[in-house]
Amino acid sequence: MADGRSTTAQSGENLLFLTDEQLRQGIEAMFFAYRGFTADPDRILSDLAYGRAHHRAVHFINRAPGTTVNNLLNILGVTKQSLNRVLRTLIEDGLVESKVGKVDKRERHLFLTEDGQALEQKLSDAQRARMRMAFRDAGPEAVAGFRTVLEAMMDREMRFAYTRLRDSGT
Amino acid sequence: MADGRSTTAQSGENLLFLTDEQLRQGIEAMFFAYRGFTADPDRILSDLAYGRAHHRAVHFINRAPGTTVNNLLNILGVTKQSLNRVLRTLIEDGLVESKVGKVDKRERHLFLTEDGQALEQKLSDAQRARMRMAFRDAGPEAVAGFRTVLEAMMDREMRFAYTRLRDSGT
DNA sequence: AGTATATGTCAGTGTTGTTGACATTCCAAG
DNA sequence: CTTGGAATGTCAACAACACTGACATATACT
Repeated sequence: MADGRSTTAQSGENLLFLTDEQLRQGIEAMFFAYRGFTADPDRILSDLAYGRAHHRAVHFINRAPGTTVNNLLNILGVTKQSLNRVLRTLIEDGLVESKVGKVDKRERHLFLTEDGQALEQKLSDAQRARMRMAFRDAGPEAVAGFRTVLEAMMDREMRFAYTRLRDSGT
Repeated sequence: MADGRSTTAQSGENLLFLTDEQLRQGIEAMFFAYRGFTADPDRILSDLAYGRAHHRAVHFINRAPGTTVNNLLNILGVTKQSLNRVLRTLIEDGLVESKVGKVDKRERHLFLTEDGQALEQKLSDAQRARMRMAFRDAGPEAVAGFRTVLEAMMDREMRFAYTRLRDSGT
């Protein structure tokens, strides 16, 4: 690409932060940062014969106890078959409990057992520790910007799921 | 210091942005945003019998033409066997060229062919379009904060690789 | 000559995504 | 009430892509 600056400034605004070079740096920053983001939980999980998919399931079940499989499916964005394999092992290992719905018996409501909560705690502690350090080093204004950009980067449905979860927070 | 306000406050700083709830929101924002981040290239690639691994290889070969296999290995953080599978198909399909090193004949230097450059362009156009929209919606200050936090979130070695790439930019 | 380095390859395994088939349950139209 | 469709969840088989381990080849260094 000979042209490093396909977006030209218009109407007097300074749009230097939208050059292709800036965008590329943003892309690479996302790539490298996400690796760091998942590194600590991955290390813990690899000792337990679990993977990132288990982490995600445990995280969101903890986040919304009693959620249905279908609900979790929409949040995680995978097929029900894929999620089911993960859930099955978690249930077999006694980390997750699946209760038949009372009003609709087709539904299964998911909960973490004590062991499940312990694992979730361990994983999220590690991930939060890194996030806390990054946030502290960057400062509150940078954190606000970080979240603004991330929200703008989400797909429509994902932004909806995210804000719904966010606003249900304590 | 990027942050002009928090330092002016005395030692009783406002650290509300470091609560567990804020950190959890940051974690979920990363999760959902990364899905959006990879969604567009993934769609393109699924039509081509390629995957995310091919995208990453093509991206960094384009970014640093003539890079060696070992170099790419370190950047991507995968095993040589895993990278080799990807490189082999890309070379077979005429998207990547592998040239024996002149000073050290053990090394293979990697380049994109014209077809490879075309694919890279297609993929990065899609990804940049989303990044551009997110950046534009968020504004320059948010973008600065976004990058500050991401850099703080990387592992040491990855931050090194990232800044080395970043500062070699045109 | 002998060791270290860079790369490539083969075989096996594990996680996680996919599709297809199917069982169960609910609900609504006849 | 029965029947058919929709929703929900489970099981089986397969593909992508990561991993480890072992080994081969060519080259570089000492």
